[in-house]
Amino acid sequence: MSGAAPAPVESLIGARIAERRAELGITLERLAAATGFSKGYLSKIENSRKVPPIGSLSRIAAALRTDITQLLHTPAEAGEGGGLSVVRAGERRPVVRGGTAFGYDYVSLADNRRDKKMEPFLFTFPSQIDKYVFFEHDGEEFMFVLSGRVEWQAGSRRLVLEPGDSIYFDARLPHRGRALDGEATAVVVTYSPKPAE
Amino acid sequence: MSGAAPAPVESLIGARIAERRAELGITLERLAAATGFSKGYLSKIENSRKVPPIGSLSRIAAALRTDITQLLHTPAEAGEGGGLSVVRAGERRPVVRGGTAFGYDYVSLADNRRDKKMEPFLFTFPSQIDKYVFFEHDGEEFMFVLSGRVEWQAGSRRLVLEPGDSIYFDARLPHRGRALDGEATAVVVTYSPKPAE
DNA sequence: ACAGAAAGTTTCCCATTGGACAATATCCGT
DNA sequence: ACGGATATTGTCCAATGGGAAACTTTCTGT
Repeated sequence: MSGAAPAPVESLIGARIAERRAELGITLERLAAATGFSKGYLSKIENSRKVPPIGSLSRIAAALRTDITQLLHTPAEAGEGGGLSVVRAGERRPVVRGGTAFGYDYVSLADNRRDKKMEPFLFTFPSQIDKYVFFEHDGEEFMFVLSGRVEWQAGSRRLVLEPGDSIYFDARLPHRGRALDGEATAVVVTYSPKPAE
Repeated sequence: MSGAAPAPVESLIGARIAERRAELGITLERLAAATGFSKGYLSKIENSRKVPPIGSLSRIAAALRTDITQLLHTPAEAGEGGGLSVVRAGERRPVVRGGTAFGYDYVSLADNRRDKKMEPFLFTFPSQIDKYVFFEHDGEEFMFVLSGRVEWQAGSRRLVLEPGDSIYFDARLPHRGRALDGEATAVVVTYSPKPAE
């Protein structure tokens, strides 16, 4: 054995850094100044010619105002979308994938558009969840409660949200929610660095 | 130079690995066999005497059946309120910058968190806009109408949105909106590749 | 089109570090 | 105490992190 499978993580780091730097719109030179590394070295890293050790990667992440884990995960995404997508209150399409399987009902609010950065849903929390599972995925999530009271748990924090309350959190925190009385609905928008694939 | 600001991440990796290995109840030798590293080296890593490069850490993570990010993540994963921000309906902070200047009122729904990918707002559309200006910025935007009827214009398209309607569009399209009768409110979430700086 | 500047890439090089190996130390049970 | 198992440490060589600067490419402006 020991075929020396090249670590898959390493090859993606560079791309992620480059992508993030592009997002911030800063040059290699500025990043070099911010991190203390030479621009030549940073260039090599972005092209996967060199792999920085943890500490250095951490410094780079800090300069890019990101978390180190963000740079280790997912590859790049590209593309762009033009246009505009409307979902009328009456024309919502229920999302099938696992939807009710977990005890949740949710419908996409922009399913007729692909390659978008955010994923908006309308969530309906049931009063009871038999399969008491947590969600846990990459990216970030925003939720705005429309109706009902939601008992929400993210990480170790548990709180009750009422209509009009909103919450923003790192989606890697295991999270779940249930309606406290009857039913509850919320607008949920997720951002995921990972494209749909 | 090189005052060697010790990266905070590095010192925790070893502890996390040791902790995880203890969880699995396996010996250094077994881990050595699984990863291909010498047990001596692994010992040094656990005692923060050495810091493995990304690829090696990845192999270790695989052998421990964990994700590499778990090993980097601080051991205090449970407990802290980090990564989560709640804004109660009664505690919204109005956003000052330009808010009413454009004839719009809006409040941030996650202002106590920085470096986030999405920017959620609660928008209030007035019945009349004297300065009939367009918004036009980078990124993408999602809007969910809560109350009232909104005449919305994006690019060349003009449409009327009612409560429960939602729209997703490229924010580079010049866009604007106004309430048709009385007032209208909407949840707006924007994604912008470039943070404010 | 051309010159100059700015952003990015590559070459060369050395100081640092990864990581194996063997020796030593610690912790059991009998 | 002894023997066996697991963990730590010193030594050392090969590998690599990472700088300096030359080089190339892309963006200006005129």
